[in-house]
Amino acid sequence: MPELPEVETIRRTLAPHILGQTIKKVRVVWPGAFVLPAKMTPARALRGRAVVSLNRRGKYLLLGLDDGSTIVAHFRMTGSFVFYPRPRAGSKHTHVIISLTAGQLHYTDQRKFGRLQFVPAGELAALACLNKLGPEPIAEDFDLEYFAKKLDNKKSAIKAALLDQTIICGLGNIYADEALFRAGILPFRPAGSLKLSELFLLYDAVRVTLREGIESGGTTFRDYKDADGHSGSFQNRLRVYGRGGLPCLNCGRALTKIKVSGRASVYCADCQH
DNA sequence: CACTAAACCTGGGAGC
DNA sequence: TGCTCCCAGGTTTAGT
Repeated sequence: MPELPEVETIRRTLAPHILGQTIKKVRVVWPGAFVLPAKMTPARALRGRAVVSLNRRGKYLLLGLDDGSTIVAHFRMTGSFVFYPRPRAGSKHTHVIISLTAGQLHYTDQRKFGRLQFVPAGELAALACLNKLGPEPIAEDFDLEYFAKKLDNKKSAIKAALLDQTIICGLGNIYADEALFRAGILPFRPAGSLKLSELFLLYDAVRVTLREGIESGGTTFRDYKDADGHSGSFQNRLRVYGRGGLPCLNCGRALTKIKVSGRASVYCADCQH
């Protein structure tokens, strides 16, 4: 499930393949995957455009084109970009094929939750889904003071706050559980109940966990692959996610699995307080 | 305003 | 073997 480290890995592996290339042809196999303004067609929007930038914001991937327009991609659960040096037929779940000067970019998504949205020049700044996002957790603009202020007096669970993209962006269920374990904090604690010392542990844990995720090339739990089709390795370093009932790697006690604000959450009842 | 639930999808696994 | 049911999860939208 692409969270910040997975999207960042896709960005890094995709960039050398597509930057500077020109879009020659667009084939939309499943129209639901490609969102664009009425009266536009994918071909009219993209054909002849060069890819000039590739950026990430939270879990969004932004492909900048040479006329100022942008393709805003969100992979949700199973979406992915894969680059092929030579043209080839799509698989069962390939929804969009973008042919470049050299090679092809395939957008695939088994669950069909993800979207590629074409945003015309000048309209990116008004895009609600991007404007609502909180700061990047691994960047300088995410500091402890901001974090404390956002959680102050909050009665909802700290896990829910970590998943709230308007507070900080990029965390999903996997890295939220891992960060809480690293910080030694129970997922269902009211966010406003954390002491400053605990907030610092969590702030640090979020940043370290995400950085380790990126270093590992992301987490391949089911089907995530980078743009070259390679798996990540952070699944080998997971300490709680997907390990409900298994022994805690720190103390040996069986890990507990519960629902916190509707999301599966795994924690150690001895190591997290 | 704050929080919850449903909706969007498909495939894998469990249980019968 | 085959059927049914549940679960996984990010975000938006609708409802309490």
